[in-house]
Amino acid sequence: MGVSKEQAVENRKAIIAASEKLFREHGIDGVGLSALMKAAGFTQGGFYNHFESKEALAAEVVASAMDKANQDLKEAIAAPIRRGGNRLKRQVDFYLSGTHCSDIEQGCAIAGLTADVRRLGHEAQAHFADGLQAMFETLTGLVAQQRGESGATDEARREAIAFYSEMVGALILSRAVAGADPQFGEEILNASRETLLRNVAQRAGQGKR
Amino acid sequence: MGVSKEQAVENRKAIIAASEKLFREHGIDGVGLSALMKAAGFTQGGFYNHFESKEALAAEVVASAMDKANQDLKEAIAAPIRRGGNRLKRQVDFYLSGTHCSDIEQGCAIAGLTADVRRLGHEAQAHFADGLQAMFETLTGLVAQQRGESGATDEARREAIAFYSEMVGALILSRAVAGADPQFGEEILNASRETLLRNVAQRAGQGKR
DNA sequence: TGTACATCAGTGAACGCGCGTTCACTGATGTAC
DNA sequence: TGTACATCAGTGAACGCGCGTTCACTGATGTAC
Repeated sequence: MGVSKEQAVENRKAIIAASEKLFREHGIDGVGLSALMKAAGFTQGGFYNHFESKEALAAEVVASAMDKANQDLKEAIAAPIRRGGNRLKRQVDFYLSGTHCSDIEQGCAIAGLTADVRRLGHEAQAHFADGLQAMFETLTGLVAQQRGESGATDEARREAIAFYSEMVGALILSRAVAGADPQFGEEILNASRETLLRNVAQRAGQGKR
Repeated sequence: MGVSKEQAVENRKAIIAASEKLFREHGIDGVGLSALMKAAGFTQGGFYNHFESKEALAAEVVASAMDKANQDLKEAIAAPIRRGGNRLKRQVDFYLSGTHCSDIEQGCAIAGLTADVRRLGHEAQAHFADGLQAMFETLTGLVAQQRGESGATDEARREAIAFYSEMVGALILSRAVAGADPQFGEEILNASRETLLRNVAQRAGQGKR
């Protein structure tokens, strides 16, 4: 079979990427190594050439997912906005959209993994915590800016954390309910979106002028 | 061994109660029937005298947990408050306390089960959705009262849903992070609590006088 | 540059284990007469 | 009320199955000379 070193590195990434999707969809206990390797295009025996154990893979998946989430957030923020537009508003609109809600495989890593992380090893939990910290720092900057503050204040951080908690909570509840009652799922998204957007508008109003 | 009909009903309840705790702690895929039965004080063979399958048990566990959560909420609301106190405030203080956060087995059923529900059968999902609807109805009443409205308005319901989403989100994020970074876990609880309490105070202010 | 050999990613079969489920059996409970 | 029998909750061993993990093997890649 013989594979170049660069190819092997690519293959390793492919296993992590495939695992992330399947872990989010079925939970970490819900997929076997054989399914993970098959999804990445390999047979199961090769798994241990790349990872020490399933738990070690899970830790790497969490780290990779959090990195990607942070990168996505930064890119989203960097993207230009329409005159009079608002970056926090755009974030809410995207995050609490029906599209994002139904796209568990690709959507927000935090919402897709939070519940499982608690049952993983210490390494995975640490990666998750670090990633979430980075997320909050970025959001705090955004909130501070919206409030018209020059630097990140304690209050801006509090608001950023509360803001994100509500988005995650609404998304998770909506997803839990969407299977049995799709309309209810949408209602949850809409209720949180409206409340959050109102807060955003208040903040922009009080800060900017 | 021969057991009276009443005893058999009690035993069935014991299995559901033990399962709820273990499901919350380890996830539904994380505990086997043998462990569930043992925790309830039986051997595994008897399981199928009570339930058709593990999935059927899970559906009953969800239903039972949601019923209990609704009952608890109603009792909490019915309890007398100090002069000048506030029922929503008390709810926030309890829900986002460190005690509640670390008590996964006994604490809020919604936060403990939401993520797993998505991967369960239709029956379990339906029970969850129904239970959450009941929860929202009770909370909507509370919010409407706080706003000084006579009946439940659309706006009160929206606020109730957003309110609950934020509490659940904060609790889940806090728990995910508490293992690796307990201080961070507390910060998340505190940030959401302060934000929510400010909202509650605003509402009471605008409504009551 | 060409040849000989070590490396190691990938294969596919096999391992023991615990899972969800089934089953023959037990014996007190509950019912029929 | 007493006796004979059916019921069925509970036991504990067994079932096939898929899990995470191990292993002997392959053969192109990468290295030493």
